[in-house]
Amino acid sequence: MSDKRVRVRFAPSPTGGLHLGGVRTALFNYLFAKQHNGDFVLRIEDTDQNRFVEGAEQYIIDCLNWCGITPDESVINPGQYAPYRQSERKSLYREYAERLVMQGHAYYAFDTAEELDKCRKEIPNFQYGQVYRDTLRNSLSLPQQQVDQLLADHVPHVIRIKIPADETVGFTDMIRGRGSFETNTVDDKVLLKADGMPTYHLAVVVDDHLMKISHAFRGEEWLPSAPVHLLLWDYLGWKADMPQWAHFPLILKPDGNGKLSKRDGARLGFPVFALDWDGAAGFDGMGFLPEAFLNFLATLGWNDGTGQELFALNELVEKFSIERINKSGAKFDFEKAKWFNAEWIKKSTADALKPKVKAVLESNGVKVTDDNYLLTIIDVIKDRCTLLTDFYAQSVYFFQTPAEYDLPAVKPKWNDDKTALFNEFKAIVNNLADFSSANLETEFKALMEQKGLKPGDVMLPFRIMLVGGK
RNA sequence: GGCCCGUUCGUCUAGGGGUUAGGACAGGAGAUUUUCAUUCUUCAAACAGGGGUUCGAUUCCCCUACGGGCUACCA
Repeated sequence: MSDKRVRVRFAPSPTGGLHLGGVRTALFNYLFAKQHNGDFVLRIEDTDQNRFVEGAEQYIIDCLNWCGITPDESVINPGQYAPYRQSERKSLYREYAERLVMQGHAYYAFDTAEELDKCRKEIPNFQYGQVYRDTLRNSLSLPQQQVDQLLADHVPHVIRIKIPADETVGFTDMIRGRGSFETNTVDDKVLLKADGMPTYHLAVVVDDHLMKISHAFRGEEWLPSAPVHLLLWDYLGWKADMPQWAHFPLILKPDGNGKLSKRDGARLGFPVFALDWDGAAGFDGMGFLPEAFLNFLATLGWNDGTGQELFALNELVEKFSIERINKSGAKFDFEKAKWFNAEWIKKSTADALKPKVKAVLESNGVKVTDDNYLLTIIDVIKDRCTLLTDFYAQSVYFFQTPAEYDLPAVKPKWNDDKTALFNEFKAIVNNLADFSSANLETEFKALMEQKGLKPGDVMLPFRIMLVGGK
């Protein structure tokens, strides 16, 4: 394993937007690959045609690009192991499934969905396995000649793995250490569906082998099916090349319990997707920097042990380690995510921020004509912005004439007294011919004096200071 | 129900047989700032419970409780 080239894959299903957990899984895979000068492969697991969602595949690719963790091999950038879409690899899988049947490690099953539903309903703790398989309709329980007839008649059937009795399947997880399962508690999973498509279980093993994957990382929800995969690697004769495993902890809902789902965003008012999806704002649309988004995701379940929290992508590549990933699930905290963004905005140069800020301003109807002026403004206000979208409220008056000021609208915390005073000042300013900052300041002070107020009670609009310094 | 995984402040976490159990976010209180924000100081806040092992356990082992995941011809 030490001399083996590191190859990892991120293998999502195109069933909708790519959410937080998916992006984090992709990120960890990417970091591990880059750290070992290996390959990061994107494989599309679209074996369930019922759940296929138009545009989801492109969305996944766009998300990874936005994050800056572009795959080395994918459907749009195929390497030598193409195709990278499982639906296009359909013909490959049957051969392996048949081979398992031939070897006695799998069998044909003719039970209908209705029959199985009935079993599950009537028999407590029913599982399609060694206890009940002989009572069901499959090539193990039926006479050979009847099986041949059913097959010849093209009666719909699936191929199931035959889980052995009384064995212990052990394996090592890079995060959790040694683990094991008793085969008596594992059921005969379907390997090949009636439509000829493989299930995840068969496809993941065949493809990881064919694509020479050295390390298989995935979410913790896959831990219970690990024994099926382990057995498959063994039965297919590839045990020596089996990848090393790691199961990442889940990202949980911020309130209550359970793993974070795509619906939680709408319910709780924060994004769960990287980019906008299906009308819901993603982290991008919400005003997050990809650097901050990745930084937040990386430290949700991982740390380098030093207390450092801010990491750039190249730093993560250098310091990341699978072993330091936590074992327990972590609740998603939007407040902390925003803090990371504020820190990254502060860290970023005005130059780097410029295009993004410009886009925010323009989408709010502010035309930016002088880029240098914009750069100056960004430097002045970036410390006070948490989200990119804050740049509008924080800078809008720099782009307006005093007559257009409507400070209370963008400064909701102003109280009525300040608003009244401000409007009065605005009225005075509107009658001025000279908008120079010196003149504005003079007028402002005069008004304050007339009101019997100290200068500290209200400050001059920010614009005056900036223009004054320009 | 069965199987599997997990359990340190509200949240993310560090630590690890002997520590005042550390940091960050959020929260409280102050200071600075011509409002706000930033910045700074400061306060409050945790080892799920019970048994072992040990001179000593939050740390190692077991049990319980709790949480989560899986239990589809979905991934």
